[in-house]
Amino acid sequence: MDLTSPSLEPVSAAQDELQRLCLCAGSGDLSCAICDSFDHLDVKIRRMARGDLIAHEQAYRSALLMVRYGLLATTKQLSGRRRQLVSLRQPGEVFCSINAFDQSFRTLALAPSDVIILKLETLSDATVTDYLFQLAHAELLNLSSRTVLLGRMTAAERVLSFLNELVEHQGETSGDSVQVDLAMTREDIADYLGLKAETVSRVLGRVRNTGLIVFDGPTHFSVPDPAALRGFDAMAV
Amino acid sequence: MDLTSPSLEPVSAAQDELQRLCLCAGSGDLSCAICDSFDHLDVKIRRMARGDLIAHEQAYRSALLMVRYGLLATTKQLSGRRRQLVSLRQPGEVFCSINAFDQSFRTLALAPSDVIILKLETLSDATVTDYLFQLAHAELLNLSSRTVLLGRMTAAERVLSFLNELVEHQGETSGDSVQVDLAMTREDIADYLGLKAETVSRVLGRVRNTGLIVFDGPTHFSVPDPAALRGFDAMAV
DNA sequence: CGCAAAACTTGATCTAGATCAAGGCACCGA
DNA sequence: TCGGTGCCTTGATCTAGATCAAGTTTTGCG
Repeated sequence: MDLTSPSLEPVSAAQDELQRLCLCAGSGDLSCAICDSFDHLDVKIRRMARGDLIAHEQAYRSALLMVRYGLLATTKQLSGRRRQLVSLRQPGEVFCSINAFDQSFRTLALAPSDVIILKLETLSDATVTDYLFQLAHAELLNLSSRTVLLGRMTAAERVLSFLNELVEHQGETSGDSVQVDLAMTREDIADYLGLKAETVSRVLGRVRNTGLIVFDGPTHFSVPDPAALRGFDAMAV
Repeated sequence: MDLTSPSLEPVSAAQDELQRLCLCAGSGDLSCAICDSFDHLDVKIRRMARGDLIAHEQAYRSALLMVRYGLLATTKQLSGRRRQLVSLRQPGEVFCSINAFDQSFRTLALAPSDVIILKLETLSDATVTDYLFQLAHAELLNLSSRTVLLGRMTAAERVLSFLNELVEHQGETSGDSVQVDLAMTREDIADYLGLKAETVSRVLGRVRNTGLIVFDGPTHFSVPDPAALRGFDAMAV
């Protein structure tokens, strides 16, 4: 299948796929009550290349989106080539286009990605609105932490917080080593953390020197001791 | 009435007061459908001094809060006397304690304030849940803009954005001069904008020199031409 | 009114992180 | 396999805003 051009295609197996994803560990987000009502829903899968946008016309008010693999982000572009990534959408995460803020924000793929799109015809259904409220509430928690990070944390604290966010999303298995594939460039990370790519590179280098993370190519690393990383003091790097 | 010590007192007229506030211009936030069901609700008014907290035990999951006058903020305290104001709650604004993020955030009064508290026993009621969803969504919009401001804007841009936020909340009347009472210290403003008090003071001084705002004491100023302030380029200050 | 504490302003200096610059590495297509 | 185009790293320098340091104004209270 061609990865370089975006396509919006109905996929017969998508429904099963989504149901499967609902049950797998990484996606506890999607309530089973929702899954149970799939028969009534319009499900599509969209394959995206890096840079492809989720257009506002396509992502209807009444659509739930799930990242099957890859990485999306909701971003804001400012004057003078300044950019801020407001929310990262990692594999297994479900989000709703109405929580993607407003027309001045864009949701795009940072890496080749597959997104499952459920058009919800029946927004008035109590199960669905409850779920949307849960999603909005989770997003509020994310954004409030993000606000603190961007307003008051040092570069080292931001990068360590980001690394821990990645590790937590991987779902460490009982203190074992965790593999993380960060499918974004240093500049993407910088735009997420309110820094510059050079600063991200320098801080990552210093964290690497502590041995808390072990790089295996620039976009993949492992964390031998996730608890140690979590407890690590940013002042020491 | 004593302003220096907080008290939580049932006020017979609070219900009427809130209804009145619902209808007045500055508080279009609170839907009239909610107001119509006041008979079933438990309404109290709380007078707060600067620094008083809205305790998590008091602000039940099922409570709506409205600032009658004064100024509240939801804040996060970090190590080393660092603080971030995440959300400002201005007069007329309604918010819900479940949108005040989590236990690690505190909502407190930045100035002597009156807060009207509605305990909602019937969270399952569709009108109420719809309204809570609207509040959560409005908060998401606020926080996403805040993220961009903190991540990528210069000090001048942050302060101008803040001034415009204040003016907008006052609700300018057809391009006329707007009076703004900022019931917060320079340090509060700094903690809201991710800056230091000295920087806020310097930038406000420079904005004052342009004539776009006219100070009448450190906590009160007027904006002769709100449109000019809105259109003003931060590079010029 | 008068004093003390808090808040504000303004200047001088410092620094974390940005910017500028130059190689090095890795992935991709021919 | 080879070349090229993005990335990534690392060093040198610069700067916006922080920090340090006085004064000054405002506020609140006896």
